[in-house]
Amino acid sequence: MALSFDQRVWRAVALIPEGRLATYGQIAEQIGAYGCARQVGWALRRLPLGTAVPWHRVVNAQGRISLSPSREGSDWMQRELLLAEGIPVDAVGRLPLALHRWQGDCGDVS
DNA sequence: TAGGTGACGGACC
DNA sequence: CGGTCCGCCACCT
Repeated sequence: MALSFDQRVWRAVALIPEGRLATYGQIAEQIGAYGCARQVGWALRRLPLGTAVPWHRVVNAQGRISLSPSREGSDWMQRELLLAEGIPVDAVGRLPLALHRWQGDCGDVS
């Protein structure tokens, strides 16, 4: 099959249940590319808006909405999408990542 | 081929 | 708790 890196990222992101959050590093680890969190961001960056991939559920490890200056108009959209899923977003763009972090299939890792 | 960059992460101050 | 620095690796020029 030889799926592209971005394709694998999109697939992993698509597995995130509604109301859950995942970090770029988590997705990277999920696809077997631990340490390549930035590459995950690129994959989402190349992701068109017309896809069914819940890219808005992916945030950085700081629990903040990270966006590229080129997409400065999408930050509000992601926030709205997260709020629609029941995830409160702080005024500074901070999210309760610890309370919504998607463990993939495990219960806890702390 | 080499260099620079980045939707990040973790450590440090 | 927040701002800053370095390191990470794939992609672009």
